[in-house]
Amino acid sequence: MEIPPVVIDRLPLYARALAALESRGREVVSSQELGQQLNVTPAQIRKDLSYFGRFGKQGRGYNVRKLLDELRRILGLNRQWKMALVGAGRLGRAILGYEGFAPQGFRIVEAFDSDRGTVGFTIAGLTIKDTADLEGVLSGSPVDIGIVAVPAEMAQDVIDALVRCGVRAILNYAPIAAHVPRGVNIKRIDPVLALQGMTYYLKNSAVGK
Amino acid sequence: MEIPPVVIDRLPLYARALAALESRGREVVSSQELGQQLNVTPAQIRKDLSYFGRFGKQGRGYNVRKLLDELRRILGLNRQWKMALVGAGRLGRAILGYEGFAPQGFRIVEAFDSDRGTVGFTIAGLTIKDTADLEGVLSGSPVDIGIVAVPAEMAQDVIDALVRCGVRAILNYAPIAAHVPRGVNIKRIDPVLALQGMTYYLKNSAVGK
DNA sequence: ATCTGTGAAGCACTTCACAGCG
DNA sequence: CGCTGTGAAGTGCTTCACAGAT
Repeated sequence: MEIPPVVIDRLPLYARALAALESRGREVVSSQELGQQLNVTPAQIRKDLSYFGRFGKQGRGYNVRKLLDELRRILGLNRQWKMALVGAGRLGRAILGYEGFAPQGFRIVEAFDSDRGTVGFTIAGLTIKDTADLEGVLSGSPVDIGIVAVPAEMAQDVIDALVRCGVRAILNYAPIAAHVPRGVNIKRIDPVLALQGMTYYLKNSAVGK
Repeated sequence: MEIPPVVIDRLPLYARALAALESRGREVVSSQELGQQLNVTPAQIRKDLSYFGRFGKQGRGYNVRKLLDELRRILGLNRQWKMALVGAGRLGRAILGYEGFAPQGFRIVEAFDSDRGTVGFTIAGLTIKDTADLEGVLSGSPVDIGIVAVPAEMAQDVIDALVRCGVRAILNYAPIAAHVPRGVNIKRIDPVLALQGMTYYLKNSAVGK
């Protein structure tokens, strides 16, 4: 069956909430309660889950542990995922130093930069390699996911190179609308776009100056 | 008229592409060409713009400069927006140091942290104030937008405080599904959720180990 | 001849509402 | 009786297709 992409995007949200419930010792939760926590309607949660199976018990709700396991299996969160970072400037270094990836199974195993002054340095335990060698390095030891943190002008070239290395998921921090072939997934992290989408609603009540 | 939220989210994308075209001296662009650059159908662009007016010339296309001005006016991008950052740890400091906000009119004018060792320090020209004083400071000199970069446990409290100070747009870097009253806009920046939404599609072709 | 602006049709996602199970 | 799972109905967004302007 073809699962709607929006559904896939909500599952990690459910998994996160369930993990929090589990760590607080909760054994059972209803779609109602989960929905309240996440600002999602109970019907939506039930429908989303129904694409993958029947995980609840009527009259009771969902076993927290079991549903969490199922979601992890569905999403592939019970694996380690290898990532390559391209771009080790300000932003790239912040990403390298980010402690939120590892606990979720996402590990940066290669980092590249094209600046002579940066290549060769070790940051957060990783030696920065030359972006020019990206294809050589990654064809020898492939990664699952690429993280792009280079300036806009270089981003498309870097993405093309990653795709040639077989990378089929890309997290793009560069402010461009990148082109990727079918079968390659790309998501944008773009705080400026997010802000610009909110100012529309603020327009008539700016704080001034 | 009530404009679909998805439309609002696309306008900044259009504005960015137009700004790039303008800087390259382009005077006119068709919905076709713009769509190709952005991976959006030409019909979608035309329909989106039609919510706000008739900006094109039949047979020719859109005047780049004029359309860009219109979009900036619609989105409120021709203003300066004042922002307060809460949380000056690793992530918060990276945000403070990010050079991408200022050129787009977004200025961080206050920064808060609750750690004794951080309060009082000056980072990127801003003196970090105590989060406990947030409401006092912001009620005296309000901001338009709040940026939340505190640990998950504190995020909801911080968001509540920001809302009490009249903030109606929040950029949330904390990994929680926050609750805000109607009329307050909140957007999440969450690389882990983005990654977890992609692994689903990778599941059957992991690179191993 | 070309490209916009837009009703109408089509599609995708969400919500309803209830049968059925525990 | 409570809560899930799910067809069916409803909503909102996207795409079509073409009249009309240049």
